[in-house]
Amino acid sequence: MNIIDVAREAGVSKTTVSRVLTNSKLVKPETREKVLATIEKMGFIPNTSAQKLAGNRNYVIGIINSESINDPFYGYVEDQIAQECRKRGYGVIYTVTHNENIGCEREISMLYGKVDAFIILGNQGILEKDVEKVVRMQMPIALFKTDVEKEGAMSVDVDNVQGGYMAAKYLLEKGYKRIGYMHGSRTRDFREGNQREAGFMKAMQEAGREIAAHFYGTRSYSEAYYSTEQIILSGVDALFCETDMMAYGILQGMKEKEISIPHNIAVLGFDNAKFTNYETQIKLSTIGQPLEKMTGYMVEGLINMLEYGQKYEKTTLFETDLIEGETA
Amino acid sequence: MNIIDVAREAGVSKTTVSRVLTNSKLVKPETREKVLATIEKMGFIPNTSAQKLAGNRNYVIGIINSESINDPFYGYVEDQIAQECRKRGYGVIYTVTHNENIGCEREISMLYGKVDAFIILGNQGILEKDVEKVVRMQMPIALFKTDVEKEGAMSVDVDNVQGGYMAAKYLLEKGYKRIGYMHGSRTRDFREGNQREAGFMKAMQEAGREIAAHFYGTRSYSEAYYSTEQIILSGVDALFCETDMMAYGILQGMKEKEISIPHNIAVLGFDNAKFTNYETQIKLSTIGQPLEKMTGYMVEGLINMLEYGQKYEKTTLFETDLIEGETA
DNA sequence: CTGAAAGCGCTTACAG
DNA sequence: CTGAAAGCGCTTACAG
Repeated sequence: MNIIDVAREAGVSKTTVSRVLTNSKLVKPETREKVLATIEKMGFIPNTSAQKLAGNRNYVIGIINSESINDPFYGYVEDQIAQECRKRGYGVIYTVTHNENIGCEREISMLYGKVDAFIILGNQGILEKDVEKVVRMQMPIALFKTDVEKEGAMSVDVDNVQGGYMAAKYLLEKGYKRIGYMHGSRTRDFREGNQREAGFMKAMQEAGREIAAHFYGTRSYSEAYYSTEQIILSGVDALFCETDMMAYGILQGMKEKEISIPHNIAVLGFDNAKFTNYETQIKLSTIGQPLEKMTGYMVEGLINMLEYGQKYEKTTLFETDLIEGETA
Repeated sequence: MNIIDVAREAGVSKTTVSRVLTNSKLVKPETREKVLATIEKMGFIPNTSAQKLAGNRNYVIGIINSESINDPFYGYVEDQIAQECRKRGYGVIYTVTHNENIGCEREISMLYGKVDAFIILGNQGILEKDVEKVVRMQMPIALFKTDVEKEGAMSVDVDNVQGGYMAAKYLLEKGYKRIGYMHGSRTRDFREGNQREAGFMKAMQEAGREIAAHFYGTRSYSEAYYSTEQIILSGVDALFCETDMMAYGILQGMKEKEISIPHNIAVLGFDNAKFTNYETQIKLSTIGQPLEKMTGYMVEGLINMLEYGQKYEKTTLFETDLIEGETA
């Protein structure tokens, strides 16, 4: 069933049907009514591929999630993006990458021709040449927390170095004496972690202080949880965790060992991840990312690129906020 | 940039380029190499809308999530579906509905023409006429835990009545005397809950027993959590919760009140939801849905509909499993 | 193995 | 306000 069937049924030309579909002014109200009624009766759905092909905009933004469809942090970000897009009359479709470090060519083509612009989320195996391809096809693209810089692509992230600096400053000012550090990776393949660490160390050096003990949690709740004993034995009185997920694992472990937080050990996280299931536990102190501001800026920018051909500087870094909870 | 540019650059016809793109045997190996090299060099991405329009299959399945992009249960289901699809050579793109009870027309058209088949997840405001539209367009469609029956649409769910029955049976056989029931909704707008309750009550009646106390948690962790006191005061020795989310809220509450589980109060959930953040807590006893089996059956069926025009009976109900954890 | 041509379902100047 | 016609970028019989 296509626009021609509808036209025949309604007794008009397909041009007129198309005009009705695109809300053109060039249709007499009664004609419009008649066509609309026919469409409804026949249950016709316009083929958006054909619409897009014919040169029209689709009002759809494509999101490529390089992390996991199942990640609470990016799930929240996707929600925010969808809301922002909706406000401006754009729909959103998603896809997730293979996670095999082969880039996201396949995902780009799945969406290409269907969406007006791209947003890439996260940093798992996103290749510069993928982004370049999109730029060369003249499509607006924005990168969210992705470690790729490319002329013509907008990029949004948080200033991890400044955040790490803020974290150390806070713990130092609170007067903690033996500050421990939980890394998200042992092999330094975690870019955000490296940056957070760089900022943290800078503040420590400025204060002439050293890390009392290092721990490693692979960014996971359970790995961190199982370090509880070791952390207690190390004798630290404060612990900075490169991600909230790890901080939560530790809070759980400490609770079971009946260690008073922050009295015996203070815990400071990083991310301000929204884990709704934790809402009733102790409120984590953490370095927060202004996610609403970041997604708002990004979507607005992307649509400006799309509608007005506006250009954006490659990377915009947002400042982190200190979120004072009950754990440090 | 299009197939014609590539053809010109490579010194062949666009037919040949197209054949390379579709992996046709009808191309001399050297010609194929040359074309491939040109494509790579130019950074060409075929327009999938045009491919689809020209009658080719896209090997992409569209998923419409009616619940939330941010829901751990459906997130896990989406992961499973994506894996199954991938095994069979299909990619997956997602979109989420407005949640305004106006159906999912918009979402269907965002995907229509781009995907070869649809999967609808969940039951938030999905209208029969939406499904009917897809069926009328001759596209395969599968419904997962959606309360719509439609000739031509495949539908997969768990047998909630049987699951509720199983839940009551289990608690009765364990010898609990005062069994409480936590509903997911006060207004009975929660279809699954109603079915679970029907099965539960059947088993209770067969045993000549009654519910000792009723509680209401709107399927939420925190609502359930805040009922803890009330549950303790009610004097029940076992509690069935219509969803795991509520059961987890209660476990948290009980833990804080230092109520021993299941010694003082047994807790039995329903869903077998995968909340990874809870992995280190007590293992919940629950009525499980065989999600892997369900998604496997669904994807296989959908692709059979797609590739062989096979038909499926409208609804397939899967039996629940009793998952014996540590809480009942 | 290769290419010219028709057609997929739509939109949009252009002419009236 | 309406319609005939060209064109969007591809695929696939058909002919060679």
